[in-house]
Amino acid sequence: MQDHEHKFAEYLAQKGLKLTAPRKYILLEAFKLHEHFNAEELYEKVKRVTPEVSLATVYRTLPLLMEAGLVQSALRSSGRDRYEHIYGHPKHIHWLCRSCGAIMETDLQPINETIAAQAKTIRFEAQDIELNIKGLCWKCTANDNENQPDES
Amino acid sequence: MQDHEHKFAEYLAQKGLKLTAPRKYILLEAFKLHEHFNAEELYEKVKRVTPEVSLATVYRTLPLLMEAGLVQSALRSSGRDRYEHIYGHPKHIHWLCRSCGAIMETDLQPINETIAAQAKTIRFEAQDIELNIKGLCWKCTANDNENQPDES
DNA sequence: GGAATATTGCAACTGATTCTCAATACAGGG
DNA sequence: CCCTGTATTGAGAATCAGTTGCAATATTCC
Repeated sequence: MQDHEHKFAEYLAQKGLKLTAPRKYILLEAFKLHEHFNAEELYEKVKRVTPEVSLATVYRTLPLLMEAGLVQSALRSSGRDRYEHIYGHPKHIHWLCRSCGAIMETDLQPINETIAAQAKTIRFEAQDIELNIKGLCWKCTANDNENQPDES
Repeated sequence: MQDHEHKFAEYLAQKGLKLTAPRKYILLEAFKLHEHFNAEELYEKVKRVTPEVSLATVYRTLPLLMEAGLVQSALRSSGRDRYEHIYGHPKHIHWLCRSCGAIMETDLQPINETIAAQAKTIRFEAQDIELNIKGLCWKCTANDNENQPDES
């Protein structure tokens, strides 16, 4: 059993919940997805393995995965909540281009210390850090400059 | 005319849009609200001043205020998009307590440099920085440690 | 003041997420 | 292994935030 499966099983047991086949498959597929995904996308993946699983169950399982610390919510996009699995992955900064919709990631490590210091000051126990930056990627900046001769 | 009114008027003119009464009131009320708000809450405020304004118009105006750089989206909460006015206000980090729902704010300044450096590296033009941290505030940390006899 | 055009309120609509409920699967004890 | 009490499920209905079409209205600029 993989590490994340074990952690999920543990979490469920501790909560008095059951480790069912649908939940196993949803966890598995979530960890196969190596980009961000929304509920529907995860559902499509799971359906390929076990077609009888319903979208409702995916929606019901996602919060469990989050509480178990296996998945975290990511940059919401086009009206849909998005997620990413995080167990064992370092956190990162998300850069969303408002023009082309591209999402880039960089290391969050450099600011962790600063955040930890502030957390200490206000006595906050940080569990989840989400740093999203919206703007223009270099490609779209280039395009903008061409079409917009004057900026002042 | 206040500074933010002026900036909004300027933005609209530049876009060939009209400065209407509903838009003025929505802007005004948004700047009176000194916490985060969602569309419905802003609508309620506006309605007290001009009852004939519709919720749809609030929804239609919010994106304009964001594009004008007067309002920015904040921590989404209970399925609703939330906003805060920002014109002239320094950006800040949001700390959301998962237990009691309290939202605290701290200065974003200390990490700005780091972000600017990364932005430069990936050649990204940052317009909007959103740093949200979820966890437990000091009150709830205390509660969790002391009285947690029957949570199962 | 008048024309051209943007905007509005209203209600109907959309699409994501949640809920209801009867049927089913799981965990633990026998 | 089978039984029992409970948690869970699938399917579809329901909900709810946010959007849109449209005819009436307001604004801008001349």
